[in-house]
Amino acid sequence: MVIQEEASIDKSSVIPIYYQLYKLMEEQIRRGDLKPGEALPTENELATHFEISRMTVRRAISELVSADMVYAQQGRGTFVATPKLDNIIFELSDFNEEIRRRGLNYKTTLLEARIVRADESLLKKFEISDEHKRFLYFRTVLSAGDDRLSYEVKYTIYSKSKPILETELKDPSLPGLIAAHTEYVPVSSKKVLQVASCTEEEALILGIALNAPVFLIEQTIYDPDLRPVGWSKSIYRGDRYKLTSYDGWYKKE
Amino acid sequence: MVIQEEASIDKSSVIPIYYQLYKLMEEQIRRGDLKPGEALPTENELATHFEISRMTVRRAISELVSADMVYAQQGRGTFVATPKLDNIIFELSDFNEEIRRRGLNYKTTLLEARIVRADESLLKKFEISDEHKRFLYFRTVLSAGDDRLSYEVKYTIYSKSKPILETELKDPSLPGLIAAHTEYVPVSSKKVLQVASCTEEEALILGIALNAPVFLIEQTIYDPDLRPVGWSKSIYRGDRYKLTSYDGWYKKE
DNA sequence: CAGTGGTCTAGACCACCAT
DNA sequence: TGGTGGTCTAGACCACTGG
Repeated sequence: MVIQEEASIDKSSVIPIYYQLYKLMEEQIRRGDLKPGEALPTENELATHFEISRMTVRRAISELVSADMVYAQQGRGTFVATPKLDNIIFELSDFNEEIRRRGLNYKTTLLEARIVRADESLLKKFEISDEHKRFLYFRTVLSAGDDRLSYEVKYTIYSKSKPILETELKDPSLPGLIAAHTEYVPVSSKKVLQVASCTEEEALILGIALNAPVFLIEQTIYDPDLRPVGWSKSIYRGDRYKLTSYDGWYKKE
Repeated sequence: MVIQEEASIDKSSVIPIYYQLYKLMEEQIRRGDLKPGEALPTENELATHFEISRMTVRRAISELVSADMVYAQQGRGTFVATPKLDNIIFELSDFNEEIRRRGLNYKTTLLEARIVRADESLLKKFEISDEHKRFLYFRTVLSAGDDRLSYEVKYTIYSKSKPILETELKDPSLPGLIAAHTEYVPVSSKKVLQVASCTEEEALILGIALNAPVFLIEQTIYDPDLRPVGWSKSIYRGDRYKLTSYDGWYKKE
């Protein structure tokens, strides 16, 4: 059953045809003209109806597939998907970046920066056994106004004997430090988020109560061969941070 | 500079050509043959070199773009991207699903299920003013073995007067309840994750210490017109849950 | 078997960028 | 102006599904 009636595609528009068709179908699905499980018109039907090429139709449909609004089955057809609402995808482009957008006068304070020798726990984190390796060690606090928001401890292998620049001291980003002070190229990272009760040290530094709930994020950065080349632990005040997640056919634009 | 030497594309293979080329270029980038900022060969060069159509080349490149390993600039060329390692994208396909994979004998226990009248806080959450609205109310505990892992409170509008089925009592999923007991179609959701100290009630139910750190996730489910049609609050034990996130050019397969 | 989506080709024109 | 990526066409063959 072809579902277009007054549906309009303007072939002479500057807006790409595939995009017009994508938006058209997206609206029909969103409005419920096409319900989950129902089949879309076939690619050839759409191509014929709108007098466009099948490749263009496919491009439009592939956008719907990317948006998880539709799924295709070879030999059967293309169908409206059922929104999955039980996923959890918390996204935050740089936890710290977020603060800069919110708080006006944020500030990074360096508590400590030095070169340290390997100890057992460090060797374990970096999965190496060379006891002579040295590491760059940083402790920083991020604050906005009079409030201290997060506390970070960072380590990276110190293999080039380059001096530590002043700009690095001001706002040392782990990937940046690695690129500057090692011969490794940081290409991937793993983060683990947990909740914790803050320790005495953290309570003092952040100005919160002992055992107050905090976010704890441990990050490991890897080179192309998956060797760990950087490690950090961050404590974020639980009363100042939250993660928000949108799921399903949520409209972004 | 064309970078292929012994590069091989098997046109008669069952593996799609675009996929072979995608993997080929991905490997070159991953190995560092092509470094961040460097230009890929042009689409025409690649098409000529491998004796394939330009559309096939474009398909391969579009895969690299999706993987964030490459970016295209009209009129200039296509370039290797610098891995972004400061994103936080925590993904967990269904928090509960996760448990089922880990713990073997998980179990959902229903503490309470009834129909309640609207009170002020509920009307606010659902952004409505009709005091006569009624709601389905659920309280459940998820456990694995003898350990209780999470505690959930769920509300949904009760508009169809359908009986509550036994299967729903066993493992009431919020989207499922909405589909069954309202005329609304749940299509999108918003979740907010925070850390908290558990209350006395939560401590008793989960068998943990008072004020122990917990994850708190509030979820609101919306219909296509962005009207709230379901709301839930979940408490997850902090000592049993963590969120892991991979970023950059992390290899999935 | 006919019909579906998946892949692929060999062209074409365009907007954009550098020179 | 020439070269780049972005869009589009009108075919083609294939693998898969269903009756």
